[in-house]
Amino acid sequence: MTIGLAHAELIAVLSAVTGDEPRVMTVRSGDALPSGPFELGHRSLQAGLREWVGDQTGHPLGYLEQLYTFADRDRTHEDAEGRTISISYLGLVREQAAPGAGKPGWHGWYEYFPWEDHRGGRPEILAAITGRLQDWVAAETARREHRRRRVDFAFGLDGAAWNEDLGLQRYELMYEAGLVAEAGCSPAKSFGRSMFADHRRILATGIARLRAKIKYRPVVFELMPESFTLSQLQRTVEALAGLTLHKPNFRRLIDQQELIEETGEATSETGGRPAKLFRYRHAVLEERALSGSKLPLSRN
Amino acid sequence: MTIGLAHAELIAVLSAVTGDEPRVMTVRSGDALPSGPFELGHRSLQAGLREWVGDQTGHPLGYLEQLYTFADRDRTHEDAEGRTISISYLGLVREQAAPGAGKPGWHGWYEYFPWEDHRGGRPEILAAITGRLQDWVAAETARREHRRRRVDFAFGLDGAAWNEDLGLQRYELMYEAGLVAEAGCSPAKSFGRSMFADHRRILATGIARLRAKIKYRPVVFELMPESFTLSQLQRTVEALAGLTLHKPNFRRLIDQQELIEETGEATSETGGRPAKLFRYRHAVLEERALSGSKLPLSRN
DNA sequence: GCCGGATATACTCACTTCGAGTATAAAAGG
DNA sequence: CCTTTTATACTCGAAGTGAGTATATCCGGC
Repeated sequence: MTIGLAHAELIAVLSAVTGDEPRVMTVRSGDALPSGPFELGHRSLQAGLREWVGDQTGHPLGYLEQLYTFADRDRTHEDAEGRTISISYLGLVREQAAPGAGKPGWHGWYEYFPWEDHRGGRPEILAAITGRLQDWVAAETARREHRRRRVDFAFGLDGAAWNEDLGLQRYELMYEAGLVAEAGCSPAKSFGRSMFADHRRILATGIARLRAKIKYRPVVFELMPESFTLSQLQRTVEALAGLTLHKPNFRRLIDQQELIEETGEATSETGGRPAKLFRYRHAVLEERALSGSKLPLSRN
Repeated sequence: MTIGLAHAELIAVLSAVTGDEPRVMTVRSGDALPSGPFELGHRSLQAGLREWVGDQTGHPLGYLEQLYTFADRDRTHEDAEGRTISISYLGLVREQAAPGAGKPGWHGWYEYFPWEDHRGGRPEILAAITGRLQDWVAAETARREHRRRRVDFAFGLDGAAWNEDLGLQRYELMYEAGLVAEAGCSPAKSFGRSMFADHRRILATGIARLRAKIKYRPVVFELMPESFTLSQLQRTVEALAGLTLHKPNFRRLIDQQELIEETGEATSETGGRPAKLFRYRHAVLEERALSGSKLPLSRN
């Protein structure tokens, strides 16, 4: 009995935010996520990836978290013998000063998912997408209502609000409905830039995870420079979430968490009243899971 | 170059709640979690595990979710050639009627983590644990404050409240401090029942994930019978969280989510006023992520 | 048949949080 | 000096949350 021998591969979703644009590190001029074999010498998966990223890119890797492990049959690689297991990670990189618009290897998230950026209102492309999805719903007979609910929920239709966390569900629905090139549809009828194999799905997984996480863990600061203004911080969160936020309330939220402190300096780069500079209070670091219970505790 | 050839193994944390006790399926009379090789024939990891569990146990598997993939060097198996990659899953099983107290294979969570059950107040064993942890903090010189903060936060000391979600962090701290048998300390000085290899850590991962998830996703219902009373539901949540909840507020929480509906029947099993029976509204199923934003949106 | 114990269910109230809007301050440029 | 632009500060009502109290309905004993 041949038991579970397989190739192990690491895939990284490395993200940074430059100015207002969330970006991901790619190879093959934007067609694939960086990946490599899991070498035997490494102490752990985490350590292996960290080391490997340090070598490949100049950037030091701040935050690193495991995303998901894929091993579907259709992912079999070159050789028939054995299957490939892909272990994906999400990493956050602090983009130092140099935005480098044309930096090779870094591509904007929303090239791949143009329907996910709602900062300028609901993107026009969504009308076309949901139109095609309606056809797909109508094409089903047996479980049509179930399908309709899934679409309405994921895309904020029929009274439901747009939920930025559902990027993965949206991509998977579009895949099922044959609206993306990876599903085999013609490039002319597909939406967003496609990627090699299932890399775009892995990217969607990473984006969704990060969007969910910034709400209850102070991970945004892994993307910020040493000192920053509140507006910069807000624009970074907005870039990740693909949404615009209410300024006064954002500021209230931030300072009641006591995650940052003033540096004492100010900057007048943006033309207008100079903004105070802040820094992250490293004292809180890993600890502190914001808020919490949500369960109605009793006093015992 | 030998690239990433490894053994692949699936490990399952299968949980159920019988009465007031959360349980996990084990093998080797409670010393290990069920696991098996990842066979090549399966369509995907998920499908492979689901099929395998169906064969091994009679129970159908309701909910299934990937937990984490481990591949640390110290996990190397029998043969030196190649490393073992363990992909762990969390599965929820609906315990049908028969509680079977002495059911072989099912053990209570709190045998392994006696300090995690706070339903009867703060467990006495915690005093001993935190005492030993204080020694461990004192033994550090360079980063003593960091260590102290980690301990205080994880165990709810020095003003911090007990947070049921931090079970994994607590176990890892105890491992670091050498308070569990798996870390090589003498059985006399260790806390809780130990398991084979890193299985107890995987169990802690599953418990922590489930405790966090019941707060924002209706997964509890995967553990409930077809119809149930509100008290039963509350006791199940309490068993998982290891906490007692405020009854009136729990009921308010439940019915404002509109996740359940009355069956029309009632039961008078518990002696007292008969309780109405409810059933889960399957209409909402996968959809609906409870609540959501937490980010201060603007009206655009 | 009535009463206390036990459990289920319903309602109230103060306090905090949250969405939304308005007002003031400090720079730059014509 | 006045307008534009961005930063910062304050207010208010609606909704949500923690905590406690009141009423309903069964069981068993007297």
